[in-house]
Amino acid sequence: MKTGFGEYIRKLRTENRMTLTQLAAQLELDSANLSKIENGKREFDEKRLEKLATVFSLKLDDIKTEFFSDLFAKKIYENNCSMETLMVAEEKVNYLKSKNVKQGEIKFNTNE
Amino acid sequence: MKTGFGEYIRKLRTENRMTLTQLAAQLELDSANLSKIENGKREFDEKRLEKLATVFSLKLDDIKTEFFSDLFAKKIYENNCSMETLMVAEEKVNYLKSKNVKQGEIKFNTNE
DNA sequence: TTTATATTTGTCAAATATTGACAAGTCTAA
DNA sequence: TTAGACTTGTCAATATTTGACAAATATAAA
Repeated sequence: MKTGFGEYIRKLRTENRMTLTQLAAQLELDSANLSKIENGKREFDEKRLEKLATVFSLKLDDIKTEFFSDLFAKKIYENNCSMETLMVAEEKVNYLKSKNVKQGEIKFNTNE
Repeated sequence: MKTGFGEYIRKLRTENRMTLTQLAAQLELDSANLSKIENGKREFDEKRLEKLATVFSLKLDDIKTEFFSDLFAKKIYENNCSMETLMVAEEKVNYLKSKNVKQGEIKFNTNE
């Protein structure tokens, strides 16, 4: 298994036989910086997730899953959080979804 | 249910009958800024989690769970991530734990 | 009402963090 | 060697966060 979004990108890139320079160009960043990203020395910018999906013809959803799960895992590991944190997070997401409008739906102003 | 670390702090504060000024002093911040935090207009600084635990005699672990679960839930909600993200994150944490040293343990240099 | 205290909001400069860019280095394969 | 791929260090430009203060608005007691 691989954690680390950098490793994920590197895998995609090498599988597709691209150089750092080639991929960096498509992502509109410096190849030196892409190198750092792949080696975990810089963060990949959230704003480029779409471009990444496009370059490799992947579903944005899958890339987001990879990206954010990584982010969360790292935080939990670094801060020595209990695994419960993830369960509680799940509850909270469900709460947010029920409380607020789901995309496209009309919001009735239900009490609070 | 409440998401929002701000609401959580406010609950603690009011239950303990403290004013913004009193709590802010203990947390070493401006009461105006604490107000913003409680109202979700600023983020609570991770570095103050310990102080918060101390003030209310709570277990730091519980506060961290609250804090990070909130953070994750918000990100997932805002970015419309799939719920799978949390499952994947869990796997990754387990991977990180097995791969790296758990606190205090000796690390054997197992393969890769 | 007036007064005192609590809370909220706006703003801004200082402190921090992130990013883009470039130079110079290593590594590898021909 | 040379060329291309990759890595590393640095630094200014940008962006974000923070601390601080003033001013506005509650809230509640006298």
